[in-house]
Amino acid sequence: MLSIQFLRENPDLVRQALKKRQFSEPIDDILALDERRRSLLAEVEALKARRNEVSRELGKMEEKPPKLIEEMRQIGGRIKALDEKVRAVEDELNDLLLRLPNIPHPSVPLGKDESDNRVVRSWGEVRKFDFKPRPHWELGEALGIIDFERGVKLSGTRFYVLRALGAHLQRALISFMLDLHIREHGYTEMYPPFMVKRECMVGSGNLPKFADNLYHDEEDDFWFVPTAEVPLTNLHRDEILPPGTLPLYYVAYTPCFRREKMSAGKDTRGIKRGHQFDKVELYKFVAPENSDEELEKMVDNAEEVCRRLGIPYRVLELCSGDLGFASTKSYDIEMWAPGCGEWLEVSSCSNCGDFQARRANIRFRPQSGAKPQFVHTLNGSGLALPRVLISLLESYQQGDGSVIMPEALRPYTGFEVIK
RNA sequence: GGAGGGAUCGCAUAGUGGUCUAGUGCGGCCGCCUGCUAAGCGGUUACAGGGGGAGACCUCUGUCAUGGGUUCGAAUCCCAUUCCCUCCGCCA
Repeated sequence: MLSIQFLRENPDLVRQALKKRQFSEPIDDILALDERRRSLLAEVEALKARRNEVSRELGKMEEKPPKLIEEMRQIGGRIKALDEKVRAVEDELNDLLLRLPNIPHPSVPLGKDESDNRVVRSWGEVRKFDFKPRPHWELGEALGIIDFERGVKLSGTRFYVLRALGAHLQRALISFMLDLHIREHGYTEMYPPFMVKRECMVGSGNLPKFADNLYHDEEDDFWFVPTAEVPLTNLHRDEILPPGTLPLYYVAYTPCFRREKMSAGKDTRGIKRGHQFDKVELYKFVAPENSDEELEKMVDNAEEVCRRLGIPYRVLELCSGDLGFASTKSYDIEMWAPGCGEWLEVSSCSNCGDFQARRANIRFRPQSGAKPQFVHTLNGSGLALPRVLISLLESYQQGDGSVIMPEALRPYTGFEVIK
């Protein structure tokens, strides 16, 4: 959420910045509501001041003058009516503010959609095959490690079952990633709830605007996490972190549930896109002046997973039009998948600035006695599982249909080949 | 799920309609004193929003779990909700 004070003082700056995202936002409506809110507040607060003053005097009097009491009764009624108006205006204002996206970082290149994203670097040699590399859905079925039919039997289209060494391989990847980040990159491992309250979704920026993409339990109003970013953001909701706390680095493995409206015929084969997938997520709470640098470090932490697995990847800087709702600046990491012949997005790392912190009310005190400030939050996949699995299977496949395990993973798999 | 008890300033507590502008202790911070430390002394101690001011600041409003209600006036009385504790039931 943007600060209403900032918006009030810099309406044109905000208008220009949000235009880069290819949306027109109701800035004028917001400013009008803000104006209305403040004039109502001035009115009702003056009445409350009067009421407080008279009540104080009345408390000291032996004889309570009925005329004064009657006057106060009138004032009470007006206060109540005005309070309701203020509340209605605030609700409307708040709703509009909660639907405004974040302002892009000045360094973000202008662009209209994903075709304008820029490759900033790449790593690794794309492997040359002396046979035609097969896509993972063929490999997976042939090796008996992915069962598509039974996944559909259980839960419908775009669900699958990982079987035997396939299930084991995914678990190994998760452990490998978690260990790398906690042992070498300084993150603290967390195991959060997979269902959260509505406020958490508002805090992270998923609600109110993106309810369509979320699974929701009506009965108890639980929301299924679409990423660990949601519970991790809310770990410190409504807190003021004492001096010396920042930066905080967290890493969490969670399943992710997404109710995407899939366009028919797109990404239909294999395990690339589903309603449920696993992910290891990196998350940081940092002081505002460090967030630019922390984003670069986070991307490198995610890239390290790719390098250890020996899979070629490239890093994209997202243009303004492709930026996520809460993000000021994002990098995507894409791994090469030789079987499907495409670059797969395995990570997206974002600096959200104080956007989520303001929504979730997460602050820190720079020094003892100093005013609290909003923290900056960053999130990044480190990495998303199904697509790593795809790249790995397709990259390490052999002519006989077997798949060799990368060196770094063997302590976690306990086997060297799937055949 | 059932029955009881509870929620007050960072922590612990006091407060049962107006003197609460929420007291006290502990902790924290600043200073003084003591040739170290401890003790002692003095001061200070939240958050948000509105208005004023160039500014250090001033002023008003709100916040005693949350939301309603009663009242001229609510931390205090009433109702609902949430969370915590104890006991019972159920359960991996």
